[in-house]
Amino acid sequence: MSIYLYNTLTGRKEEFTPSEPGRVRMYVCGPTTYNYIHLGNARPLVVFDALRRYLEYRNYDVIYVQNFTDIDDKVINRAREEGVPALSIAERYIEEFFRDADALNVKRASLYPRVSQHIRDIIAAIEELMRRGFAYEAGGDVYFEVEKFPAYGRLSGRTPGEMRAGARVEVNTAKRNPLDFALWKAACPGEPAWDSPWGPGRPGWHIECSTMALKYLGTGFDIHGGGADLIFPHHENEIAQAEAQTGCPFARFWLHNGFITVNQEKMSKSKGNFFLVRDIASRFRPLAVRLFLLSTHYRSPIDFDDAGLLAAEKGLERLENTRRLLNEARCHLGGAGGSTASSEKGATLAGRVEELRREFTAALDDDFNTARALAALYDLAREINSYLAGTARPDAGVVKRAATVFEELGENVLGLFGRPQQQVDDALLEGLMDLILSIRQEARQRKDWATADAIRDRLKALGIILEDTPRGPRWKKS
RNA sequence: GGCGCGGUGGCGAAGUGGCUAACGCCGCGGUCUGCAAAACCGCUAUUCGCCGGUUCAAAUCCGGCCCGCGCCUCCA
Repeated sequence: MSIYLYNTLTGRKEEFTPSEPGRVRMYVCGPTTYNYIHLGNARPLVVFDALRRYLEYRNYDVIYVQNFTDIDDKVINRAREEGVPALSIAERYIEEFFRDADALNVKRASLYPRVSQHIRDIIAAIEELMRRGFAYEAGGDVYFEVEKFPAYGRLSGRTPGEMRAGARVEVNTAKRNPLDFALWKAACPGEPAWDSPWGPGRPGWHIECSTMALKYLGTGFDIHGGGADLIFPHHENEIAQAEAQTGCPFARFWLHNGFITVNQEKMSKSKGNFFLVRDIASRFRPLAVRLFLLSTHYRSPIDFDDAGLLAAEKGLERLENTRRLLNEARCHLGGAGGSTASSEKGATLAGRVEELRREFTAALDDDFNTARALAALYDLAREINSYLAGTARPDAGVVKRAATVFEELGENVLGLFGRPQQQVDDALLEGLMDLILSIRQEARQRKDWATADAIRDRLKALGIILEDTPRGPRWKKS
């Protein structure tokens, strides 16, 4: 089965095959490092991380590059407010970025290039653009001349004419045309600056991405991703720069995730509904945030509200319970050992496991439909639960296979579980719980329900959930 | 003004010509349980914003209308 992805460049779903067999080169625009990341950053982070995981599941070698924009107006302003160097602001928020990304169970990219470390490459790119006649200097600034690049507007589906008609023309006499954009900005006093053939300054807003993408992935790489709001002008400009500079196609597939709203409104500082990942993570489990983000197709808009996050939290618990049940069943059945003769129920489950695995991948093959894939995963959970609950002696082989598939889809691909199951690494806790549970079991045998219930209630208050099962009690941290 | 997206049960969300409109959450009933929890079973949209049209057949195609939202300016 081949993978189909919607390509913004062509406006339709296309069969995806990497240009180099077995190897996918992808670039995703990363955050500007002037603050903790917000929900708008979280969506592409999670969506493209999941896509990357899926491609790996499909046996591709994925080179995943995500940049940090560590030099730009927002970083500089922040630095000025705090009276510290711009790069130390960036350093701080890059560290914090990883904290949030880890909480969301985002795998590390292959590479995180930073603008400030690629000034030379950027200058070389601009020089090449000037040599080829696509750029001009004006008072220490360098601009890209949009008119010289006829394909401008292909990605966003606008023509320069249309844009001129609607756009408010900014007052900037240095530009030959309002649509021209800065490749290099002359430094104002007190701003971080690098020497260049045009005097001290810093890179413009778009040149960093095209330069770093070309440097690490080469021309014609496979996937370029980001939020839909980057289509214009950011990605349009990246294409113009890169293709004007190299004369080769820049990226093959352009993927864009939809917007985020909060309580039906666009998230913005002025509306007072600007949420950081850690704001939400303090009220809901980060993995539930991840599940929530994957519950909607990546190209559709998604609205954050408490009800949705709560539902995701419950859904996540459901999947986690299945994972736990599976794990317990495996322990009871002992290690590797040969499987017992499979019962009819076992055979049925074994068949369903493969069927649902196929449904799961078919959904992701169809423009990465995670909502549909999740439906298959929930179906799988239900069938596994049903089998384990209704079978006195589960078939070891079937359980093992079900556990493997469940783990592959739920964790390896969707990244919903985070740390590996099983081991409670705290021997002391383990021992204390054994002690408490044996005391409680004695109480239960005496039919001293008051004591048994009190223990359960007090443990719950401490964050430990007790469940009595036919096989004895079990517990988990809440 | 230009370009674009969406309106599916109480909430969220799949489904783009034809099996009983997925899946999750919530709610209700039941099984299990000392009671719970977890789990399982059942119920919850004859109907997919509204009105027409095409078709043997439409949530799915066409036309019109209503409503909500976004981009065109830094933004994921």
